[in-house]
Amino acid sequence: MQAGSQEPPRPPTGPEIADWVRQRIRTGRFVPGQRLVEVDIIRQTGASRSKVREALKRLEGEGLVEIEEFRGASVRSSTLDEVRQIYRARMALEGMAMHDFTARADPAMIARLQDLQDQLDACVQDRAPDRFGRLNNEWHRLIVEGSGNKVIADHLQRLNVPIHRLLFESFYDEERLKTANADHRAMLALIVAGDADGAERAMRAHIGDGFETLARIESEFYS
Amino acid sequence: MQAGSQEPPRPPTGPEIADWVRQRIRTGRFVPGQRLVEVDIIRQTGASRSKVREALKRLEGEGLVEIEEFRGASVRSSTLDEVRQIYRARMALEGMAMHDFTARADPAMIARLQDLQDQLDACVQDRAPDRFGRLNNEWHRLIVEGSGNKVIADHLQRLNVPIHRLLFESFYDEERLKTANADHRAMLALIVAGDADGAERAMRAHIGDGFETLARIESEFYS
DNA sequence: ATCAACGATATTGTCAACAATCTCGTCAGC
DNA sequence: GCTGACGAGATTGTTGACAATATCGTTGAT
Repeated sequence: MQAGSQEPPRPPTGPEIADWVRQRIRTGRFVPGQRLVEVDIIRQTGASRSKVREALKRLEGEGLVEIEEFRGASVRSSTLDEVRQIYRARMALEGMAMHDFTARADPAMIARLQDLQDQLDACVQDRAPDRFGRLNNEWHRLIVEGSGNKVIADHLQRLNVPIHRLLFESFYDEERLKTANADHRAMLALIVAGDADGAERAMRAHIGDGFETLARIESEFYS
Repeated sequence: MQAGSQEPPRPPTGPEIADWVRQRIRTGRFVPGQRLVEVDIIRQTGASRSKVREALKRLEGEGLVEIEEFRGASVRSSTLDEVRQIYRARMALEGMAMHDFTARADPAMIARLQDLQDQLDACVQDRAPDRFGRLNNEWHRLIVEGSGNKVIADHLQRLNVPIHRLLFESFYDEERLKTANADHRAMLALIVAGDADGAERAMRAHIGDGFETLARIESEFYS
């Protein structure tokens, strides 16, 4: 047997713990307001306390958790207005990413996008909102990564964490599912045509509509 | 004598140390590549090691410093291409901020902007690029804060730190100084006219031009 | 003179013990 | 029953000692 197939339980590093927590916040395993007790995280990850504390501080810097003196960390909750602000920032940054993507897109990228688009179409046919949500995320990521702007990609990733759950929510509305997919198709056409400004406008409108739908669906959850 | 007039030398907190370092990076007191030795910062700030380490980790999360294992923290240096990406992100976010500002601006805000504009004009007359740079920063901050979007304001603040010095550099070119001021005047007119889309376009062009000038001036500093 | 090996010193990484504060159940008094 | 004081336990904050690694001058061989 190859040495190393039996993973030695190396204690996780600070950033790894941050990822661990981040993912649980994204997926709703940790909900807004929930307290994050150091000992619990230590037990579940096998990390040392220093590392856990480091990770929590890091997440505080990202605005994901709140730390009160002697009261510890808890998952920060967003108001509807803050979600709106996040969407506004997404419109700006993803719009710009789309602009640059369109200006740079080569046939290989477009082919990947086309492939993804076919799968998205299939999801609409099959009424598979969950799968659509995952592929939709991949679609957006492809645009952002393909824009060649790592700074924008990084800031967008941070913006997306607190609203990760919401990014799936709206696709359970079938009307929205169809509209969103039509948006994607239209954007693909604009990319192929090399219309960077048009593609940017379309992306901004697409994200703006996403928020409108969301605000209708979720308004009851916020004060 | 009032108690407290003699400040008790309370040891600085983590975020305060981060600010301290951040400012020195901004103002060029710490230059890219320079190593940040924990003991030195302890001596200069009076903080404990834990706090200093916390602050450095925080700054690493912001992308301002680089931490290598057992080698410590050093000020991260940006390539010209990364500066370009930052400017691209600024165009997107400040453009959006300008859009929202124009849509929300009330007479009081416009009056403050007008006042700032007069001072900027005076700087152009007096050929005071340094003062112009400071007021220019204030002008941009007024727009961003006035947009009512704290998320965008926060991300812009982070984007600006690594390029803080550069934000002043281009105004020593007199041609650029005049152009930038004319841009400001034109934007003010668009704000007053309530043309949000036009103001946004103007802001993006303004920032884009700023980078062009910069790239010409500074290209020698980058590989 | 050049270079590699070595070792003293400097610097960072980790951990565990202790201190400070909060939380929450309990109970006396009304 | 209600309220507020009290205290044990839980949780977080801080510090200092020690381990691991890097840095840099020295030395000796070629």
